[in-house]
Parts: sequence; C-alpha cells; structure tokens
Amino acid sequence: MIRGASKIALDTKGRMAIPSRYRDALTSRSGGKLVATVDRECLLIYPEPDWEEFERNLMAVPNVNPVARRLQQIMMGYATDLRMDAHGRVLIPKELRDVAGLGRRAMLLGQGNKFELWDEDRWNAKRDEWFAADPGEGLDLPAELGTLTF
Amino acid sequence: MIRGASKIALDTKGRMAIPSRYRDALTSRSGGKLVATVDRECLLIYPEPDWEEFERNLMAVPNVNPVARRLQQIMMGYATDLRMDAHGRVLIPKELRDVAGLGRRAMLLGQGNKFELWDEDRWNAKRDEWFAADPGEGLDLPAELGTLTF
DNA sequence: TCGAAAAGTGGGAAATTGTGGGAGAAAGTG
DNA sequence: CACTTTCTCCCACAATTTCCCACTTTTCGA
Repeated sequence: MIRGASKIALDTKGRMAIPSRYRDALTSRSGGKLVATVDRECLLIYPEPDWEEFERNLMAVPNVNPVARRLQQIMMGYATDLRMDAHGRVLIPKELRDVAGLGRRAMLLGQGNKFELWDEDRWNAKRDEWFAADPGEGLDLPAELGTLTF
Repeated sequence: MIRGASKIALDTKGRMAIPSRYRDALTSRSGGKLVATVDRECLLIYPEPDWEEFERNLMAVPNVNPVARRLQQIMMGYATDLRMDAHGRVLIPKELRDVAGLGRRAMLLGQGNKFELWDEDRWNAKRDEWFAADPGEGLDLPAELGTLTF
C-alpha cells in the first residue's frame, strides 16, 4: 500500500522527484509508468495498472446521468501518462498544475493505490480546517465509521 | 498490551529513543518496524501489523462520504514507515513533527495496541484541561462506558 | 556504596536523495 | 521554412538520511 507524506518541490520546469522509498515499488509494478489526473482540489497519480482498473470502472458507469458524465469527462480528459526519468522524476504537465493550483512547494500523500499531489499551502489549510472542525460535526457518518477504532 | 508513560527527548535530527522496556516486544512483533501517523493533536505509532489491520478497516470505508474521505486522506496520507536503528531509535519525519507541534521534549504514552507521542507542553496542558473539566460535561457517553468500573 | 552494564543522548562523516539548470532534440506555430 | 517553445537527457551541487562511534546518565547486583 502506498502511504506517507512528503514535502517536495516542483522545479521551474514542473518536474517532481518521486521520493526514493517509492521508486522500486513503482518500477516493479509498472516499469515506472504512471497516470496523473485531476480531482477537485489536487492531482491524483496512479501506477498505470491501478489507473486502468479505475478507468474501466469509471467508464462502465452509465453516462446518461449528467453527474457521471461530467466526472468521466474531467477525469478521463485530464488523464496523462507520466514516466519516471533516470533520477526518478516525473514532469507534471502545465495543464494539470494549473487546474490543481500547484506552485513551487507541494505535498505528496500516499493514498493506498495512488498518490495525491497538493499545493502545500492549499493542503495545510485543508488539514487545519479539518482539525479545527468540531469532532461532533460530521453528523452523517457512514455506518462503517462508527465501528472504526483507532 | 502497550502501556505506560515516558518522558523522552527528540534530538536535533528528530530521532527518538524507544524506551528499552518496549524494544524486545516490538522486535519480536514486527522486526522493529513501526508506522507513525497523525491524530488531531499528537502522533500515533503502531507496530506494523497493528497498523495494517487498522489501515484495512480505514480504507474499506466508502469514500464518497466527505468525512470518511478526509479521515483517510489525513491518517493514510501521513502514515510513514519507521525502523528502529541499532540503538533502538526511530527518526520521526519532519512532516509529522510539524503537524504535531513536536519540540525537543516529548511524552510517549502506551495506548494498548499503539503509542501516542505528544509534545510535552501540549500534553501537560491537555491533561490539566481534562482534569479541570466538569466530569458531567461529557453528556453523551457511549453505552459501553456506562458499564465501566475503575 | 561502588562498579559494571545498560540505556539514553549527541554529533561526525559518508552515502544517498533532492534540486537546479544547461544544452541539444523534438514539437508546435505563424 | 524559420522561429519559438517545450521536452529530454545530462551534469553538478545542496540537503537529508544513515551509519557509526563516543560520551553521559541511570540501573542493578554484589
């Protein structure tokens, strides 16, 4: 499982060094091939096989529903192949950086089968907002959460 | 079961010595492999197998629910593998120290299947606040607490 | 109460990882 | 077709991590 947080820098060309602790796993899983796409506030970066699986599920959703259709358009539309270079870096295309508001300082978060890439300031704000929120606030917890023990 | 409180120091590199009374147990349980993540005000440090179990439960929660999604993002996103060195120390990554406000003096608390790691000042303040609070304040005790006898 | 062993702490230095930037190749544009 | 922009492949330096050794403090037994 991919996990862990790393503070990283995007250089002026938009390149990002994948933290070395992930590199071997990514190389053996997909030969270093990754797919990036956009989410609401950040980018998602999948090892290629995991993306393909998600893509199949995404496109299988009947798209007469306008919400489903738009999700497909955005996630598929922005999905871009990435390849690690010799130093373990990938180039994040400008189009994706713009959508996610990615500046020079970024945060890479492991999320099981994928990474999330956030602009650092945006992520910190989001996290603080969550921590500051009243714990009782989340009224509509899914049933599964009620039984979750830390 | 992991229990007990220890006052410990983080050195300038962010290393923390695991109290020796835990080391044998941790070594035999997981080869000294640990996973640290963040909670609201402190860090949580699990033996790797215990983390993996929690992780499975956490990621099994459907993440269309925004509360569940954010919990996953933060706990999974910050979950970082640690390894004890030859002296029984682990390096707490800067990203985690920053979130938990960990300075030089810290408090390590056994919590059954995991440790909590607090900045000492923050812990003392929290503890005093908790002791000072009106005992009847927590009105909606879960049923399980009602049957608990000290 | 002393001495030895264990535990806790600090820091040097090599190895690894992260970051920046040059220059040629390729692609897009008028 | 000439020109600009973007992409790749390098090399070089900076920062971090890891490994090691040394010293101080505490614990425990004789």
